[in-house]
Amino acid sequence: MSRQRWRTVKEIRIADVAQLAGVSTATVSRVLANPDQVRPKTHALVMEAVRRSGYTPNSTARNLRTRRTMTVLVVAPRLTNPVFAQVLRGVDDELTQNGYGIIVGNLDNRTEREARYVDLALSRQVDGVLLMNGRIPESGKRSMGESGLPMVAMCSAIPGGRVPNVTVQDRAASRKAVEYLAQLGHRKFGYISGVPGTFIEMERFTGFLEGIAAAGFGQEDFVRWEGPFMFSTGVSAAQSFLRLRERPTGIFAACDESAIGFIKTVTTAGVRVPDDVSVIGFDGIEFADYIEPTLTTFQQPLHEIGRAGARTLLRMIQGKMDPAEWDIQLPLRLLERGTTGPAPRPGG
Amino acid sequence: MSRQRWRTVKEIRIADVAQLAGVSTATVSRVLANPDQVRPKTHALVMEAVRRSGYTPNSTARNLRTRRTMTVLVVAPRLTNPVFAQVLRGVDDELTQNGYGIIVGNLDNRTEREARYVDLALSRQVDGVLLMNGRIPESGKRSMGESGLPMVAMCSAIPGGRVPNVTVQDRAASRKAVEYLAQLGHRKFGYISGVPGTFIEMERFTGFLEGIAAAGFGQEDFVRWEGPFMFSTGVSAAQSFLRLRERPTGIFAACDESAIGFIKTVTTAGVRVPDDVSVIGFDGIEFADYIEPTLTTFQQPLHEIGRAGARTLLRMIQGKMDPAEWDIQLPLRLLERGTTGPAPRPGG
DNA sequence: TCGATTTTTGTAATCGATTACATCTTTTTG
DNA sequence: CAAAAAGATGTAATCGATTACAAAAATCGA
Repeated sequence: MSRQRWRTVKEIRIADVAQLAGVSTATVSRVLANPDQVRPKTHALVMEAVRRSGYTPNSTARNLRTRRTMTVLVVAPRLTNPVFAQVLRGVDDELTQNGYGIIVGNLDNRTEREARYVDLALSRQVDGVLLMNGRIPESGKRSMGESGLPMVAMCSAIPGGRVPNVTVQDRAASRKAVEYLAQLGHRKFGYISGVPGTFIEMERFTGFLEGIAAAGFGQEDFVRWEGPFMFSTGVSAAQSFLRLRERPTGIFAACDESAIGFIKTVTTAGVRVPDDVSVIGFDGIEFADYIEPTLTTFQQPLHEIGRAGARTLLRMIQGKMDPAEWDIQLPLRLLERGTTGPAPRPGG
Repeated sequence: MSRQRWRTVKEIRIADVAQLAGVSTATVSRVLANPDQVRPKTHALVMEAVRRSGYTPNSTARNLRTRRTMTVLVVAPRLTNPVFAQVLRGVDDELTQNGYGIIVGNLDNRTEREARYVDLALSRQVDGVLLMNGRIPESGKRSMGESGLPMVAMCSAIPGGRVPNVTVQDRAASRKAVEYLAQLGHRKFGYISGVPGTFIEMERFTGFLEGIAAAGFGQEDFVRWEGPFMFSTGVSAAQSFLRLRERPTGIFAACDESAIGFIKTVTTAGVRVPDDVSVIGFDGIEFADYIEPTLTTFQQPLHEIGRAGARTLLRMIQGKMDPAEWDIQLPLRLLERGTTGPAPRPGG
């Protein structure tokens, strides 16, 4: 069994089909790519030969000649985060429908892993790149920015107008989150961030600050905990929270995973949600529906973000980008559910 | 801005590098692929030219000539299921380290979506296929089985010896699950299945039945609910559960998502876990750590499954498959946690 | 130093499609 | 019905690498 040859089935080439149909390879190629350039009779003849032989064009050869690969690289910060998995689904739907294949690049939250995908994408001549990591990937050798490749950012915008961005109204929603908590009577707040320095984090934090100001509060009225979009960030935020003498009662987490990690940790420590502390998340991942109580959060149209990003990229690839659609911002929906409630009576 | 040409950067070809270094293209190629076949002095010369020009080989051309694409197709039943996302991480780690790219195929639980990936994979000349969907994909045109392409199944085995399988001890664990519940005093059981007919489901159900028998029970002592590995399967199982006059007290779900969906639904209806009903899951996804109480479940080495599957596939591709490693079964670990407890007193 | 041997390099064929251009057929038009 | 126009098909160049084979250069031994 070892040292066995696997690719045993003989490949059928376009020349074989041509011979079978009694035409030239050019005609076969035309039948498959431009059916209207060929006589119906010939068309039928060739199609029959294709069917009989079970011919599938070798895209490797086609790619070389046409200088297109019908392949797109999708870079995700972390595939096990359901946000990105969900966006990827939308991307996949749109792209496979149009005959494109997807190469996934999973960074696992480590920026240094970008490099391998830059080289991969450039050497494989992908037709375009979808970025969910909030920056244009770099490798020591070559920058993806200089390559002239069509790129679109999703979820986390890349500011500077270099690429179209498909995002949600991060700032407005974050602001609304604080206002919502303030309306419920909360007077001291907590903010669980994303990765400091990323644009998406700046947007959400700015919105949070706006909300704080709009509700008449200031710098001294909130605590901020930092970390990437992961459960563990919520866990460490909660550990810090539990050590505080004067604990915030209204928490806004910039992602659902953090919110859930926070809730689990404080609940285990005997703090009740929402009686003692209210938590509001961001994302609307499916799992948020299954914790008890159900998470109050902003629902992103994740699947639609993926589709919109893919569609935008396809337009860029086809060279017919509509400038009016350079940036797309999709709406969010606040799901008012179980983890938020009236602020506890002070000293209650 | 519209109708703009994107690929503006001139591509550097091997001929350019050759000219720059004053050697032939053959030499450049050799420097990059077989450095020991070339004089150190020439090597340095060429490397300098490569560096100066920023040359990256065009893999499209290379693929055509070498008849390898260094690309693997990974078929997942549903990417938003963290089980598969996690396995994919392991696959990605192993493959990108070896210079392979990954094309993902997401079935979203719909078998008919297989077809597009069969065609995609065959026309793109992928070097191998990793299957997590428990069957060899088919399209009307051509079967992936007849292609002679190296394939490896992960998670859900494909019986019949056609492909190597990388799995866990599904049957033994399922059996142990029932025995564990029986030990806790449970006398009436529930089983939440996977997709009926799949091998993985048969394994887990067989194990469940073995456990039932081993504990001295029979057909009349359990209820079975069917559905794919999703939250919603657990939800509908719970709805059915709630309608029963005589409810089981020991539930085994063949996947964590179902378990979590079940728990959430019965909890909302006022049934207490684990006081009224014990639930034990299967998978050990990260979410399971964050529900309250923490889910009792079998932890799969998901990342390792991915790595092992990828390594096996690489060996097949290289034609040095060790028959002893045809099937790999990795161990599971029972995490005894919060959702299981002693059976409630009858009529309590 | 000279011929034999080994190592290094170059030339040109090759992978399998697409497509510009040429040629041959068919259709249209006056 | 002939000439012109339009349409269908074929021939061969092309994409950019790898690699078999040939040729050249370097090394070795006597």
